[in-house]
Amino acid sequence: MPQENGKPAGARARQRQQRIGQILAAAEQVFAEAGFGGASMSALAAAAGLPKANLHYYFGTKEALYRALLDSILDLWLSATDSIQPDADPAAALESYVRTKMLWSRTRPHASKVFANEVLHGATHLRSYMAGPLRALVREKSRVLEGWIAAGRMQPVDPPHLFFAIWAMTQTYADFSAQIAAVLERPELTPEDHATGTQTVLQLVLRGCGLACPAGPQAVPEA
Amino acid sequence: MPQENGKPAGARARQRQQRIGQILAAAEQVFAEAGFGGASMSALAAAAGLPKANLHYYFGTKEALYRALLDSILDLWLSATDSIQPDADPAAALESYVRTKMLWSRTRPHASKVFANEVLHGATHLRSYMAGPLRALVREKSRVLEGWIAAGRMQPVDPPHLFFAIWAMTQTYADFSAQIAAVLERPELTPEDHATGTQTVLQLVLRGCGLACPAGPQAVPEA
DNA sequence: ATGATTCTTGACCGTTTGGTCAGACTTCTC
DNA sequence: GAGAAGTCTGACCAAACGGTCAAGAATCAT
Repeated sequence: MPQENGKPAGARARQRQQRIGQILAAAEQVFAEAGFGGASMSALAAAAGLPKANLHYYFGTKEALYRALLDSILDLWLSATDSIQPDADPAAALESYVRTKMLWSRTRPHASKVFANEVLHGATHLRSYMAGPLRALVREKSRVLEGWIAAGRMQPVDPPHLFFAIWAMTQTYADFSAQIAAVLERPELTPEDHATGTQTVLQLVLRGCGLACPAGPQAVPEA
Repeated sequence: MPQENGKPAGARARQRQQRIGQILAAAEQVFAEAGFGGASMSALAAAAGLPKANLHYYFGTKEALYRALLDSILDLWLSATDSIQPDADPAAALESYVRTKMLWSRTRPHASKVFANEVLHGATHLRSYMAGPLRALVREKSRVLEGWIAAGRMQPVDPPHLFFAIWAMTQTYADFSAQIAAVLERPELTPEDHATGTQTVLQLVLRGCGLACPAGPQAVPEA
């Protein structure tokens, strides 16, 4: 009985996409936990529940699999809705940006760790991304902040360094979660920890820029 | 002619210490660039300018060498002068703390990266450090901050999360220097970049805590 | 149905890995 | 100066590594 299990036309392409996604998802976890050098093809295969040769069939080399994973993470990274627009309210825009970044740290910690690991070791595979879209994005958004500052809508800050600070503070809840959890005496970070973290980061960013900060611990967006 | 080259009594022990330091210094750089899994004993040996078997003579295994390196970094980390004391001025104390951390990021970036890499991958080798001295330190300093807050000397903040934020913002200038340099279009970070970063971090921390922030880019401590 | 195409996989290969070891060399003790 | 103790290192090893491949299985177009 052929195509018994709900396999209409084009099942091939769909199956392929699913397999690739399955491998990338496993790779995200393994690379996040072990780094590039520490992750072996056998470990990656085992995590994906597939024979090693199968990964080589889809991606060729370990290096290529790693680059494909980085690309998928970068897509997600850049697709983050960007609320920083010239005619937006500075406080609301920055708050939205911080909340988005914090949400991303909570829901995709492995992706954040893979990215962090790559940058930590020199960002060899991200040169074109950094010199291209990332640099352009920072330049564009920095101009927006400079406009706000010139209009007296917020205190003077060095815009690029403000971004570095926001990235660092928000991503630390993914990348350094082991340290934060250990200090807070928990096996792992809770949603409440993330909420407190969000509130703290918001306070530093908003007040640091001379803006009003919402005092209450607002509702956490759903996972 | 024995002990010709300035080798008085006890030259043995001193030579040993020097060799160990030489190996650890090389290991710091290699582990920072490649991670634990990516660093091979041959690479470590080459960086130290010694045959591979010599490293095994002093440290036994790669794992033991790595742990010894982590220990030496932790010593340095904890030895950072801590200005946060109950009777200190909050603004001055926090400023001093941030400046110390930033200085450390500039002068010992490799050490910071090794530490970051370890935490990123789960901090397996740092469990006792995190659950012990680090947790105790955060607890003690958090009480100081709570005292300041209760006395109305600074705005309310969650002290542990404030520390997480400060660690993240300052260490990012070592750990993520590749990203920052790429965005700023430089081959590597300059002292001026670190000065601007320090100023930005200080502004966020101090104003975020409702404290006055020194406006001018003060003198950078010498390397 | 049938031949072409795409997937799947166990077995295999050359290289590199972390680690060992015997023996040469240096320094210390007496 | 003789012997003990500590240091150094080239040669070597088993295991694990990333990667290959041929041959079978599944799916496709016609």
